[in-house]
Amino acid sequence: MKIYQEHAWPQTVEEAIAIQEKLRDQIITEDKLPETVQYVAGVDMGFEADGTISRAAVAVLSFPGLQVVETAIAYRPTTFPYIPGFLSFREIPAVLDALEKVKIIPDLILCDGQGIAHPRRLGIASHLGLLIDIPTIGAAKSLLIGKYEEVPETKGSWQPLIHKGETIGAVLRTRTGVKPLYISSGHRVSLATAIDYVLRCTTKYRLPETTRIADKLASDR
DNA sequence: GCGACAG
DNA sequence: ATCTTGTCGC
Repeated sequence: MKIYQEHAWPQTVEEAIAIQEKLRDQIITEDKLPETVQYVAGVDMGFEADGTISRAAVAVLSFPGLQVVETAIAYRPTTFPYIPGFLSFREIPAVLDALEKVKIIPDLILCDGQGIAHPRRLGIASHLGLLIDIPTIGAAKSLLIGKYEEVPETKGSWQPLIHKGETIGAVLRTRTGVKPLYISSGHRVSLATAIDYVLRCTTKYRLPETTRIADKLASDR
């Protein structure tokens, strides 16, 4: 898998901000994914040794069957701290390592974190999508920024996520009566399509099967 | 200046 | 993210 990384990895928040500001305009929020999506992947992170070691997991599933066809795990020293708004700089290095191990290149990737629902519109899903030029969707378990109206309890219901008068994502109920997920375009996927794929990748749990499988790989010890 | 704050 | 048992509710 080719990686389009033109920028050096930042060492400070100031450098990270400069990178985010430079890349934000390259994000595509229109659908530019394959006619037929055959493989969907989920990526997730885990940490070991007091957080000094990052563990990234990737799970590639068939679509729409959602059968696991390939998985990979990669380890590398953790170099960037967790700072809200800069998650990608902490997690992407290990994620790229894991993705490089996979032979089946997914047509779409669901990330554990925000896409453009970010202060500078470059959450981890968007940043990753840009670096590998693969369609991505941000599916976070909690809110980073934005406001929204209460979401009906039934699965499939959603409300727009607004920030500075702009719709940056959707708060989607992926399971009736359970806390919603925060969905947003990552790269090359529109919000409507993102919502559609998240629901089509979700069976009986709150999390999409993709991230749920990757989640298990990243934490099952 | 005071809160909020993905994983 | 991670540390952790039982418990409430469909």
